[in-house]
Amino acid sequence: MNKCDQCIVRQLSSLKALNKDEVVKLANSKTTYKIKKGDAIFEEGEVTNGVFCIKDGVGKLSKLSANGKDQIVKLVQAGELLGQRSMISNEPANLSAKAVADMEVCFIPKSEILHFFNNNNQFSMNLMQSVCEDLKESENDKIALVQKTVKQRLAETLLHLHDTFGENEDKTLKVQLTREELAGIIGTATESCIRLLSDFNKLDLIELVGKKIMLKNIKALKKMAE
Amino acid sequence: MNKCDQCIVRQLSSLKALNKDEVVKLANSKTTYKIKKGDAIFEEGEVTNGVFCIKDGVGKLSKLSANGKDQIVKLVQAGELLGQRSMISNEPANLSAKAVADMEVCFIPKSEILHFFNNNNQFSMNLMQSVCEDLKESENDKIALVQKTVKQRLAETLLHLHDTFGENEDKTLKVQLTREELAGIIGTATESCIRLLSDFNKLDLIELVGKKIMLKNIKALKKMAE
DNA sequence: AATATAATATGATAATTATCATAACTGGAA
DNA sequence: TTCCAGTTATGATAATTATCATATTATATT
Repeated sequence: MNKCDQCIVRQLSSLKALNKDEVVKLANSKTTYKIKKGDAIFEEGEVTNGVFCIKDGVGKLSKLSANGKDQIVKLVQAGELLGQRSMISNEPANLSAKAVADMEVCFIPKSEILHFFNNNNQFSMNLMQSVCEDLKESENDKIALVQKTVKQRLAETLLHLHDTFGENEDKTLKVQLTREELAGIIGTATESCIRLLSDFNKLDLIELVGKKIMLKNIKALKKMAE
Repeated sequence: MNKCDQCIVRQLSSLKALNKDEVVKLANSKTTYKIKKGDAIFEEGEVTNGVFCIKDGVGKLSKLSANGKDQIVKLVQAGELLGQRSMISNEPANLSAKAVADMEVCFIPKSEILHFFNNNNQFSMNLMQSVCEDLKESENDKIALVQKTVKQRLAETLLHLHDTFGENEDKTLKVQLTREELAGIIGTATESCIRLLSDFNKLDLIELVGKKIMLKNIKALKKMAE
């Protein structure tokens, strides 16, 4: 009985195309790590030489700007692979990957992935599609950044977080981001983000439960985001 | 003697990995089109069922917003492939492709590309790397949109156009974009773009030769863009 | 060449968003 | 508990950018 076989990453990512033998090979070459909230999996400019499977937790891909702000490019969750792009491009990481919630990840060496890529057409197609999906999302984000106001982007992002990560028993968003991180996703100043959350609260679109956020009027948020 | 063999796209794109037999197959399945400046190669939402090789000219990938503005995601030139992403993702095009200068393109059916993808590891790796390159660029653009001012983005874009497309004998930029298109690339209002070009002109960073633009102080533009 | 149409230019103003300042709250460490 | 550091909150103001109005210039069409 090998551990990769039942792993959520095996079920959700490109790795689902691997056959029994390949999964065994995978299990033998992987290394498992635990990453504490706030810690980095890899930093911008580092050569990673492989990909990371996210078994548990939530991570963010971000880039630090000259003025010290951290622009978040993407949030990643259990089941996803990390570091595919720089591995394929043979380049140092363009972004840093840090844990937003405690994470458990496995590292798979590049040689292993390339072997699968060259010998398993379904795997290479899956990997390709996953990068294409990222590209589409990135392009759409880019367009939203230009064509939408900060208010619209906040509404959109709250809905997206709700869709992607779900809610706790108390109906608050499951991913717990700081206001600064949220601002980093929508691309605005932390104060602006806080201010708009206050506004949304007053308009009964959301409710602020301490630092947590509960979506109260999803319909109105959708209308605002469109 | 077959025509694809000497084609610039064959030399520059993922297609460089194809062997003689594959190029013959390619030549037999392709269709050639001429696209007039301003006309579309494909529109957002269309199912393309293949990729387009750009033999000559310049194109733009863009998305129309609700308020009627055309946000340009990427410019493409001779030697590049178009429509890879939606073909791989099995989705209608996310963006429209239109000619910025008269173009000559060849259409390669999806079945052909998939056959190469599954049978030629170097080709699939090249294709993958090309999508990864697009992803990296898109992510960096996204960050620039948030972290840089319109002025910085204009400087950056002018330099990028200069690098990528070169200059005419009179030193003006070779790609001739309207101010509206330029605004669509940097993500701002046309008037703002025009105003800043005026400012740059007064500061002797550029010179406006009718509708054409000549970069006069590249060093200063670089400093401004940083 | 004359006219129409579109592109470029510039001014005035409004809206959006960032920045700086400071206060209130929160969660953890001693 | 009490204090401290970090986060959240809000006000005041400045900077950036969009919008609307209107010239001016270029390009195309008859």
